[in-house]
Parts: sequence; C-alpha cells; structure tokens
Amino acid sequence: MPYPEGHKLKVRKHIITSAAKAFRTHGVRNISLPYIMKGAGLTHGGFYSHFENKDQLVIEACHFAISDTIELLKKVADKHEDQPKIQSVIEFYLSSVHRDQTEIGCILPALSGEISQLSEEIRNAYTREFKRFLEFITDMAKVDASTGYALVSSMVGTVALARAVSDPKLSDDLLLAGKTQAKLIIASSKG
Amino acid sequence: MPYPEGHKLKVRKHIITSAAKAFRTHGVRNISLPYIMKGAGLTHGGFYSHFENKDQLVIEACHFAISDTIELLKKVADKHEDQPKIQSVIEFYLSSVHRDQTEIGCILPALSGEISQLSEEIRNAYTREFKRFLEFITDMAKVDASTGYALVSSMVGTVALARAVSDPKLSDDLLLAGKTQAKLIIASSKG
DNA sequence: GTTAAAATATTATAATCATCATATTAACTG
DNA sequence: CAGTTAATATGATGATTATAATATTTTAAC
Repeated sequence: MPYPEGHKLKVRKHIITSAAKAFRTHGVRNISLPYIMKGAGLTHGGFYSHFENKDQLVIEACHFAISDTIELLKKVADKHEDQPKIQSVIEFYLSSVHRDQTEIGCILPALSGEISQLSEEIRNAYTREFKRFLEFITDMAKVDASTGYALVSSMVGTVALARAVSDPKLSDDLLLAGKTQAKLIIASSKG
Repeated sequence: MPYPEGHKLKVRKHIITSAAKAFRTHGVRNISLPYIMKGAGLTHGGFYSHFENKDQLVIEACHFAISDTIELLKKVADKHEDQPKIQSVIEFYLSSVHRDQTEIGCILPALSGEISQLSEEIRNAYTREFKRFLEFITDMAKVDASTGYALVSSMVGTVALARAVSDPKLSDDLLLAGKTQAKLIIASSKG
C-alpha cells in the first residue's frame, strides 16, 4: 500500500485539529470545509475520503476540543500547588487570556447559542462533551451535582458574554464578577 | 402620496418583528433575508428600500428584542405580588417555558456565542442592548453592579446551555440549579 | 376613472457553500 | 525502475446567499 503506515490517520487528525480551531473561533456554520481543509494543508476535494460529511467532522472536533481543554486545565491546576486546583482552573477559565485566545479556548461558550439549531446528532455530541466537562469541574471542585451545574453555567455564560461585548471595561468586569461568584458558589456549597 | 399614512413604518416594524423572531430562534447567520421577508408577508426584493443592509436590520432587531423581553419580564414581575419582583423574573427566565419558547424569549443566550464573530457595528449594538438588560435586572434585584454582572451571566449561560443540550433531564436540572444559584447570589449580596 | 409616485415583486448577479466525479499525484512493492 | 493503488487535487453541480436593477402593482389625489 502506498503512503506510510498511519499516514491517513495523521492527516485525519490534522483536519480535526484545524476544524476544532476554526469552530472555536468562528462557530460551526460560518466555517466552510474549504477553509478547514486549507488549515490542514489540503484542498477541499479530499474531505469526503476522510469524513462522511460536515456533521461528522463537527462531532469529532467537539470531542477533540473538550479533551484538549480538559488537558489544558489539568496542566493549569498542577502548576499552582499553593491553592486548591479548582481555584486555579476558575482563575484561568475566567481570565482575559482565555477570553481572548479563542483558538485554543473552551468550545462550550463558542457554540452554546448555535448548537440548538444544528442537527440532532451534533446536539447529542455536544451534550456528551458538555457532560464530560461538567464531571471534570464537579469532581475537581468537590461539589455536588447541582452546584456543579450552577458553576459551569456561570463559567460558560460569563466567558460567552465577555467575548461578545465590545466594551473592554465591561468585558473585564464580567470576568471579575464571574470569578468572585464562582468562588462564592464553591464556598457556599461546603458551608 | 400613495399608500396610507405610516404604511411604510408599519411594514418596517413587521420586518423587524419577523427578524427578531427568526434571530432569537436560529441565530443571525443562519437566517436569510428572503426568509425574514417571507415572515413579514413580503418578498425579498423590497428589503433594501427599508434597510441599508442586513447588519442594520440585525441592530434594530436586537434593540426590539431586548425591549420586548424587558416588557415581558415587567409584566411577569407585576403578576405575582406575593414575592419580590426579581424573584418572579428569575423564576420565569429560568423556566422551561422560557427555554422552549425561543421565538419570544431573550435574545442574549441565542446570540452570545455568535456575536463575537459579527461586525463591529453589530457587536456595539449587542453591547448596548446587553447593558440595558443588565441595568434592568440589577435595578430590580437591588444589587450592586458586580452582583448584577454575575447574576445576568449566570442566567444567560444557564438558558443557553439548557437550550443546547439534548438531554431533557439535564436541561431541567440546569435550570433548577440556575434558579437556586440566582437566589443565592442575591441573598449573599444583601448579607 | 386617470395619473403618478411610492411600495413591492420579479428577475439578475456574483459569490460561496456542501457535496460529488474525475483526474492526478505520491510512494510502497516487486 | 515500473506498476499499482491509496491519497489528494481539480473541477463540476446545484443550492443558497446578499445585494442590485428593473418591472409591476397599489392607492391617494385629482
């Protein structure tokens, strides 16, 4: 067989990486397959020898993006040993760095509004990935499920809004208030 | 002059109403001008005699949608005299009714993810309308600005996620946790 | 009724998209 | 190096889009 062992798998991975990056920054519907393929160093024609259709790619990209974010947050948590891990994670998630670096940021705020309008398959995938993220945060914060829901909703909503508004001061203030709030949520659940 | 007095203004209002309804349900980019015009009982050709372009319509639709939501929430608040107004508002905003009736629901969760990818003009308009909503909630809850930020971020994030996930139980639980959380935010700000 | 301006509809344009068919290239095997 | 075939590129299709130009309809005023 031509092409080295695992070549196609590697290319497939490149496409997923390019897609995840694009989706995180521009959403799903505004990103074209030609654009994604170009980001992977390819032309658009070969796409369908790798994926059944665009939906399938969205599903895989969501999975990759959440795995990527969870890994990143784990690293962030391990970096600061002087405070509880969840503290570091929240401070990063609600930082201006995370708000601004959408390309490598959490995909949940980026797609939260759009998902409800996409195919059932994509919604199911998003739900699966959301649950994964939810579990990660809930475990790390050592809180009950309900508190975990509130915490993640608040985090996702804050980042989405902080990214949306064009007033830099307001955006910063949203992040700050979100951080204060998140700490309060955790503290009050332990009281 | 042909056509009755104020005819064009009335039609213009119809277009904005149709657009706001469509945007709240399907976002901005996935909705076409022909679709909006059909919703107003017209064909697409006449659009440009009413608006400069699609962006202009988005801006006006956002303004209308937020006004509409604020009015609705005021009515909801006035309905229940047995509890603080903010309580009623939060209970409605985080209800399954509001989650499911996207057509007449708050536009903030629907567009929160998409806005950052749209034109500067639209972002500015969204920011203006967001501030208007923020002020409305903050005043009604009688909390300081920072608490208002946290409260609205939590509300918007919760509804966006509750609309996004395809698991009905999870969606309900998100709303429930959001309500509990919102009340906590307000209570703690007064302590 | 006729007219004329305003409002709306029809049609056109050029771009972009997802998807598909076909042609070309790359690289392992012998 | 030649042959085979997987991987990729090129090009096509048909749909949809925002926008614009032109044609038609509507209705108030005469």
